[in-house]
Amino acid sequence: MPPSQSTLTVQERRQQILELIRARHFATLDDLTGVLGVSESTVRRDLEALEEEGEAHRIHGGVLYTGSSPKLPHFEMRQPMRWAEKKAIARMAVELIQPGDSILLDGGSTTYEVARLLTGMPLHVVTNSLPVANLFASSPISDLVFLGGSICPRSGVAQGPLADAMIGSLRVRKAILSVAAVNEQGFFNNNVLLVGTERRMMEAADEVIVVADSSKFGHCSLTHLCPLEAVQYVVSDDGLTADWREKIESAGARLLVATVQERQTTPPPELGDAGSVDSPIRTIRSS
Amino acid sequence: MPPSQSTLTVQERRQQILELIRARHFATLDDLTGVLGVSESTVRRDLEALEEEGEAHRIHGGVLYTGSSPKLPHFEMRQPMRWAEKKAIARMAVELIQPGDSILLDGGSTTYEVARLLTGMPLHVVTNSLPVANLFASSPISDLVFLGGSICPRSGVAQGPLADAMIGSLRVRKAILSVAAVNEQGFFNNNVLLVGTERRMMEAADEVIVVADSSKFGHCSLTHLCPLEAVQYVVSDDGLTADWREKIESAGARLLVATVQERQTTPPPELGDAGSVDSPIRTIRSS
DNA sequence: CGGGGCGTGGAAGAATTCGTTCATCCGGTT
DNA sequence: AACCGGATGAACGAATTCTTCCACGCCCCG
Repeated sequence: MPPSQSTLTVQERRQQILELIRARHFATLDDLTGVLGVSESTVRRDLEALEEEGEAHRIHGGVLYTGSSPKLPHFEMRQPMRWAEKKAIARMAVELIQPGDSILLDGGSTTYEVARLLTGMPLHVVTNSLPVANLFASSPISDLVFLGGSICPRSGVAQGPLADAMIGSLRVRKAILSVAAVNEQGFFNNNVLLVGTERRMMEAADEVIVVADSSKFGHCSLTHLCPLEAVQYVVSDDGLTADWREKIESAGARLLVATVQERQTTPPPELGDAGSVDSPIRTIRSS
Repeated sequence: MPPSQSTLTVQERRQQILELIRARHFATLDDLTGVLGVSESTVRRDLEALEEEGEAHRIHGGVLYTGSSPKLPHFEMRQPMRWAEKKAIARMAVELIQPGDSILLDGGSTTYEVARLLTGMPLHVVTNSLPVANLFASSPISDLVFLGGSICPRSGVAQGPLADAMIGSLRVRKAILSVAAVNEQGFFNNNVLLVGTERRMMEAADEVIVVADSSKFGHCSLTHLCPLEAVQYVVSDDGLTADWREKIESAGARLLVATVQERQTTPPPELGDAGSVDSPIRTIRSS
């Protein structure tokens, strides 16, 4: 019986497994073989690899999710791939943040990865993203201010005039924004309301940091957010062409390029990084 | 070997199991036998009972949590008991809500139970509770407005001047509030900032509904919220004395008393009620 | 005082799952 | 064209878990 999906690389399949168990917190082997259309052995191997990366936790009977975004039900995830890039970008972006900073975190999957790495650092966090807020809500070490407003059901982001009004009374050191596209005219996002809120965010921050993986460059999206000159830092990955690197820097922004090391398949040389930030579920087997 | 706990009734032990798997999302049988100090058979029976009530989901190797508050990491839960009361109250309170209503939901465990039952109904929801917002964020059928502000790390509710300001521009049909205590002087809560926000909530609503289990009556708490006359509906359980019933009604409020039926031990006559509202994790075993 | 219900603990057989091994297929390389 | 590494699917024994059954202690009630 051919697999239901036409052709799926190993990494794509494992990403799909992650999406599934992230949404449901748990899945049996039967569930996964049924959805993916591959044999039990293959799923078993995938889970073994995912566990080694710290993203999943195998138990007798299935898998639990322990990786990023431990309890957000469903992210927008327009492109489930590019995960290694997003993580690498996030690792580089957190270098710009010092303990005690007041920061503003936008919604978006890349920004979410940044937020994950920032949990545990003493910060004053402002965000309009419900998933990000969930990350910091439990932490007694950092203040959290949520920018209220209408919540977009797909992305879990607050936007609209209520959010805009609330930003007006706030002031932060650094704003970290994610965008849908970048081209010569500047940065773009695909939500009109969101762009309005993001403009207020930029006004409220001393420094604006844009995180965008290299695939975002050279395209446009629904709504223009701001010109290239309006941001102070751009963080991307090493897939960015030299052409674009020059364009960004000539626009006056500091460019940080993250090297994507982990190739998703090889056992990462420094694992445990992802797991050390939050405390994943750990089963204590006495016996 | 005697059990580590001095003496523990069946219900208390099962409650403890629920607390454990609610916090961790999953536990193996070994975990539970180790913590509870009882034999594997007993835990197995407990899990069987809990699954029948819809609170847990057994899998090969352990248990998953599927009951209330599916993914809020840690509620305040000042009193883990009174769960049956809270659920009964919630079932009664939702009778006051019609599809299409605009409602305002406070934080608190009882209010959270109300929110759980309301998921799936077309509503305009306004809340300052992060856990409640998470319930509605995914639903495309209902609008969600989150009242931003400083998030209290213990309870996950937004409060303070930012939240107060945001309520000012909103108007809802019904506000559902939970309180910490009720006595002749009125309603009380134990958080000064929160009380301020809740007063604004009451002003923004046409009708105010207070949910409070019977143990809350006759005591006081840190901060006075409002007199008895300021609310239109009070929902409590049948543990409420006739004395208090009269006091509430003579103050001009409509009193709704929920009968606590499920005694936590007997298999409930109408199970599946809790599970039919939202879609719990359901493992499809093809075989 | 004896019986019945309830909760508990343990054991044996049945069922499921896991880890390992092996054969096959595909794409890139020499 | 031949080779080789990676990925896949299948099968088998081993390990774990589940279900069922039974005996014991406790408490209430007749």
